[in-house]
Amino acid sequence: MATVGRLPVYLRALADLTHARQSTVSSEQLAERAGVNAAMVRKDLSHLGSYGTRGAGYDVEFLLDQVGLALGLDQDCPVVIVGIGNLGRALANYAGFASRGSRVAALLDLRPEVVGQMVGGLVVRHLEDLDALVKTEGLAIGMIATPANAAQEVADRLVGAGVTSVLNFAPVVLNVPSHVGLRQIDLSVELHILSFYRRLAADAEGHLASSH
Amino acid sequence: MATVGRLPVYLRALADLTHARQSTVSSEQLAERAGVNAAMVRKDLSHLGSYGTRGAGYDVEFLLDQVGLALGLDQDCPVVIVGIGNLGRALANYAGFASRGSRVAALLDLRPEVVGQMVGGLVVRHLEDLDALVKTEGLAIGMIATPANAAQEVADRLVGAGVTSVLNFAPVVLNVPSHVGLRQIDLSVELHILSFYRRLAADAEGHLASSH
DNA sequence: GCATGTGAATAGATTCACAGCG
DNA sequence: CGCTGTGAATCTATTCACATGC
Repeated sequence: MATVGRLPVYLRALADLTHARQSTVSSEQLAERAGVNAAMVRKDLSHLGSYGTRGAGYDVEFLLDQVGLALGLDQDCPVVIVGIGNLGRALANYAGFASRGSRVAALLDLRPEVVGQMVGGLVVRHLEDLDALVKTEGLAIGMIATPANAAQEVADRLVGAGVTSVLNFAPVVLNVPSHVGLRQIDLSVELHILSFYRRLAADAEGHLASSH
Repeated sequence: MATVGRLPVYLRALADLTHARQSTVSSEQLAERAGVNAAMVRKDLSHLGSYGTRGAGYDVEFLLDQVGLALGLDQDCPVVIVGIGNLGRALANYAGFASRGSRVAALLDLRPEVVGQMVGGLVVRHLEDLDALVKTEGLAIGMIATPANAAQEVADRLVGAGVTSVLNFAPVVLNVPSHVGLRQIDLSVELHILSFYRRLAADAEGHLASSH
């Protein structure tokens, strides 16, 4: 459901609002902050239940809790990062997502010169330790930050070890069983999309110019 | 158009195929590699023109060129990275996207201890130099890797300097004029989405168990 | 005969518009 | 009176199914 992709955005807007000591919010205001239509906010929120008050809007704090609950942020979500190169290090050090629910609990690599290093307050372990770490740490989410050619192998291992959510940064399409949640973050795809729209805009301008 | 988001994936599959010396490919095979339906591949490609041969499939090399052209990868795409923290450094060093079209041409920050540093073969310049660099380097794409509270300000500056494509990594919704292409990559949103599906699966299992 | 290209059918997401409640 | 919640309408995307052409 497309709603799920917007709930985190609402969540952040609501967190900002509590920070700003605003106790109530209208769908219009939330929409503004989330960059979407007000009707969409209402429809999205109505999927969670009827938490608004007609004439007044939504209670910020209550709604924050409800959205957090819907996203499962009440439970601890230990993350393992596989592939401790530039990206893996950046992710390990990225404090931003320590905030809510998820926290980095393990770092894995297989290069001897990397295993044993201290990164972001954790010692890098060998990929072979994955199974054991899933058991002891209860790892829930696997982030793949390896080169493209290793990504599928790593995904298979993660799934084999019992990890059911995977966030892949490697530029390949991964195959995972249907019970595994998979998201891709692909820099080159994003750049290519931007390139497309840039070219489109350039063409439009060209046509404009040629019509004079 | 949703097609645009898939063209880069086809592009990569086609690049792999040329690498593997395969000269022709069916929509079925491409679909397999791209993780989508075969009919979708055909419809997507038909938007570019009728480049297939009935009964035989598509010519890999020719199609690769056409998709690349559609994505505007024939033209040089200098990228500027603003915010040289952990993420900015990782992006600057990430060789992966130097491959096609886009290359990192400038790094900017405003912290005195960062400006002047050497990162990924480039000297970090001060944010104030943005306007000059856009002129001299022809910067086309701006990547925002700053903290959330600085991102809108940076976006405004980029747009003001004439950059018309923005890739934002900061966890905020940005406002840019409609002529500017904007993409967001938001780690915490992705994690929250995974968290949602994880919770969903857990609930489903719970119901399953309770029905015995 | 085999695989493309595409109209028609379906599914899904977004917006509109307004009834209904506080 | 203002703002939510939602059915209906619209728009977009995907899949199906087959005529078409090599």
